[in-house]
Amino acid sequence: MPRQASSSPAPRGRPRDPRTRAAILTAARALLERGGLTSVTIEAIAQKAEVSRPTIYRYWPNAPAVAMAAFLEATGASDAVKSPRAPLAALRAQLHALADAFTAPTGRSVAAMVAAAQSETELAKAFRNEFIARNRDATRALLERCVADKSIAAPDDIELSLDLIFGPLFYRLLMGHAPITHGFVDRLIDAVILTRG
Amino acid sequence: MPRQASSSPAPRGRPRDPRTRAAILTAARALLERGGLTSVTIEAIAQKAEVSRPTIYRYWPNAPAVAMAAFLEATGASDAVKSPRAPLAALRAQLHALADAFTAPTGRSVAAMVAAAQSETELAKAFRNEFIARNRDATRALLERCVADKSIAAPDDIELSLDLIFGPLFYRLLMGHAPITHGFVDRLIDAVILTRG
DNA sequence: GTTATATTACGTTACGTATCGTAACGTTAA
DNA sequence: TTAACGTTACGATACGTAACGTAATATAAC
Repeated sequence: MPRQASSSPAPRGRPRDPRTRAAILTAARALLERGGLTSVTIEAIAQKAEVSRPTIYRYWPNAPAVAMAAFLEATGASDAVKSPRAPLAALRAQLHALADAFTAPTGRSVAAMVAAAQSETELAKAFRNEFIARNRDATRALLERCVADKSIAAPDDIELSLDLIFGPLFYRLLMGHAPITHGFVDRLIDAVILTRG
Repeated sequence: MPRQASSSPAPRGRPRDPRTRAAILTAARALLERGGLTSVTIEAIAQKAEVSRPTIYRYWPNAPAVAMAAFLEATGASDAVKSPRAPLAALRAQLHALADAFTAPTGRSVAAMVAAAQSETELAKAFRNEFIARNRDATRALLERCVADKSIAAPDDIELSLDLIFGPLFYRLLMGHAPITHGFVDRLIDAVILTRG
C-alpha cells in the first residue's frame, strides 16, 4: 500500500510540542485582555509563556499576528447556540450574547483586533474570514430560519440586514458614544424586520 | 482701560511660529494617507516637516496624537453642505459625500484614526467629540429638517437612526467585506425612514 | 526711546531604553 | 538524521528626554 499522499506530508524530525503553541496563545490572550494590543509584545509573550522569543517567531511573523491567532482561537470555541427555541427568540438570544460579549472585557479585545486589522492586510483577511464571517453566518442562518418559519417577512437583501444589525453594534463598541444594551439590540432587530432590509 | 482679563492671557516670550505647527500637521497628514498609522513616527514627521523632534514633543505628547490632530484639522475644514435643495435630497447628498470620502484615500485615514482611538482614551475622546460628533450633528440636523418638512415621519429615536446610518458605513469601511456605494447609502436611509428608528 | 532682563520657541546633539527581527550554536526528541 | 527548542548575541529603529545655545518677543529700568 502506497503512502498517504494527502494530509500527512511525512513529518520528520522532532515534532512541535503542542504545549508550546498553547502557552504562547494563552499568554497572548491574557496580555490582550489586560493592556490591549500595545501590551502584546513578543517579549512579554515570551516571558509569560516561558518560551524563547525565536520560538515565537517560528510560529508567527509578528506580535499582532499572535494576538489575532489567540483572539480567533478563543472566540472560535463558542459553539452555535443550541436553540430549542423559536428562531426569532433564538436570534434575539444570540445577539444578546454578542452584546454581552461586547460589553465585557472581551469587547475591548474585539475592538483591538479591529484596530489591528487596519494596518495589516493579512490580519484583516483572517479577522474578516473568521470572526466577522462566523457572526454573520450564525445570524444569517437564524434569519433564514425566521423567514422559513414565517415569523418575519423575507428581507430584500439579507446581507444588508446583517450590516444593519452588526454595523451599529460595532459602531458603538468602537466609538463608545452610547451603551450596548439588550434594548439596543432589540431595536436593531426590529429595524431589520420592519424594513425588509 | 484694564487688560482683557479673558481670552488673551498676556503672551510673553517668543511666539510660536504658526508655520511650525502647520508644517508638522501637513507632514503628519501626508504620512498618514500613504503608509497608514504605523508610518506616522515622530522621526518621519520631523524629517518631512524639517522640524526637530523635540519641537514636535513640545506640541504633542506622541505620534498618534499628532496624527489625530492632523486628521481632525484636515476633515474639519469641510463646511456644511449649502443646500438650496429639499432636505431629503440634501441628506442623501451629504451621506453620498461621506461615502465618497470613505471610498477615497481619506477612508483609510478614518479607519486608522478609529484604530488609534482604541488604545488611548484621549484620542478616543477627541475623535468622538469632533469627527464623530460633527457627522452626527450634520445628519441629525438634516433629519430634523426632513421631519419638519414632513418629507419623512418623525423617528422614535433619532440617535438610533444615526446609529443605523453611520454604523453600517463604518462597519463596511473597517471590515471591508462589501463596497460602500451610493446605493448602499440610499438603502440605509430608506431603512431609517421606514422604521421610524 | 533705549537698554537690560525675563520668558518662551526652536535647533542641535546626545543619551538610555524598549522592542524589534535575525543569526549562530548547542541540546533534545523523534 | 532531521527538526523543535533554548540561549545568547547582534544591529536596527524608534522612543522620550535632557542639556545647551540661539532667536524672538515681552516687560521693566533708565
